[in-house]
Amino acid sequence: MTALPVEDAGVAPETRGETTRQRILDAAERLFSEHGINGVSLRTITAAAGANSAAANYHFGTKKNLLSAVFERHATGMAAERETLLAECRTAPGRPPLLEQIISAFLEPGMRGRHGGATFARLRARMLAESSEQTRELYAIHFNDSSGHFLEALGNALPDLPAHDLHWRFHMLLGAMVYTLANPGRIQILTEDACDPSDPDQALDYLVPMLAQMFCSPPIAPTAHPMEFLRTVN
Amino acid sequence: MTALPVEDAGVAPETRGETTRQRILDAAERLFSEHGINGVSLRTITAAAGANSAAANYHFGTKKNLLSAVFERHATGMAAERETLLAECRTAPGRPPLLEQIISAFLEPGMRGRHGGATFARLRARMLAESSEQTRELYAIHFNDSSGHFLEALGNALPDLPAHDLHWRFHMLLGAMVYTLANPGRIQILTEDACDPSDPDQALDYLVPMLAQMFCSPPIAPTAHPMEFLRTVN
DNA sequence: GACTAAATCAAACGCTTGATTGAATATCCT
DNA sequence: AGGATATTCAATCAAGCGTTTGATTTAGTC
Repeated sequence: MTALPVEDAGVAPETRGETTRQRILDAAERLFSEHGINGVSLRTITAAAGANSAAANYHFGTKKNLLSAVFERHATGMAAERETLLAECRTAPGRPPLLEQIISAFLEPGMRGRHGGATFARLRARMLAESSEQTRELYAIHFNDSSGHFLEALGNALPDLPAHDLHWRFHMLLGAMVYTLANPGRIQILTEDACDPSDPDQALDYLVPMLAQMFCSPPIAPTAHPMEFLRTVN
Repeated sequence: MTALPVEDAGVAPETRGETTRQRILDAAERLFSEHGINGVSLRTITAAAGANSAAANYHFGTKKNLLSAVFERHATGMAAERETLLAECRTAPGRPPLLEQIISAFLEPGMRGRHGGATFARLRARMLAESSEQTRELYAIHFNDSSGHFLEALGNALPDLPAHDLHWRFHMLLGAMVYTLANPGRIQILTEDACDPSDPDQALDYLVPMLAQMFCSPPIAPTAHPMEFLRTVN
């Protein structure tokens, strides 16, 4: 009698003592981000969480609901922090140039440790690529408003930049961010040097000023590519 | 007698008359790019190709081999065209600025109609995001050399740019390309205007000069973020 | 301590998966 | 034409899938 509890043998050490629901969320987040959503079974997830195979269905109903829960757990806080930082840009235009401040407010909450860190970041990138009905919906619900506000703020900061340029450059910002989150490693495979996109600090230190410079560049003149020679006549 | 052939009722019209092997490749390419590799079964593929369920295994052995075949079908020609265009940059530095010419030589073969077009482009982006052992290997085999040569050419064109900047900017180029290929639509959801990354001509017309400007930007000074205030003393 | 609700469990459900088989058919070669 | 080869076919395999079930244990309340 008075035997010691079994001390959760076999379960990942960082998730000891949590409730089963939380351990499942943690395991799902990690495994989804590593192998994709279709690449992981509920059985694998519950096993990694040290729970019974039926636990995931009991707590979340379906696999889709589990993904929604994993996503919402960090997305709401992340979007909220983005808005907070953006509001700070407006009320207190600080020392760093406004443009960098806005870009940093957009990138930082999703790249540094809070809100799921690198794991959740990779999951977001994977979801963007998989682009199923559900993932598109989740993105729309949690991030569309926030992104719209940033687009607006960038437009106000660059009143002389045509909307076409603004949108394309924001598209490139998203691309740089997503590719950095999704693919820590490819540039290193190609270069084998100190450039390390998987280090959030280094990534932000480079991306923020570089993207700010990009936004500041003069507008791109539309090139009448298809009938170039005809244009020279006029 | 002399009955007309059954005219392949039910099979996608663009793939009539092809050999079963080719029809399977076509269907696999399309479905993989639409639903991801884990999101499509061999049965779905063979059904879409109007073939027997065992046909895919007969012609390609395993699902992995099928993906390899789908990938190789366009990747080799695409890498080859990249190299050809890069060689032209070196031997015949034409009217357009060298930098734009190099960037265009890298982007164009993968974005315009040849080499699989938008379908294969989306598949590549999806594979980069899924980033399994196999997809990383396929990328390495077919694209590492080519990308290395472009990195070298860009470095030669920008002798004063530190390697760190060169690598980060190439990383951003890859991000812009992949995001454009993977996600035709997200920027339109946010903006609802004429900016259309799914149109290859428009995408190239904007990305090439914008990326060239980015590469031309002055180096990004490393910011000693963590101990910023100490720096001001010296 | 008895009743209740929440949580966990082993077992099974029906279905789909990638892959294999051996017989039937189509195609090619001389 | 005839024999070898390549391809297609229906049927089947074991394994894994998401999900459900009903009993069992745990925790909370009066």
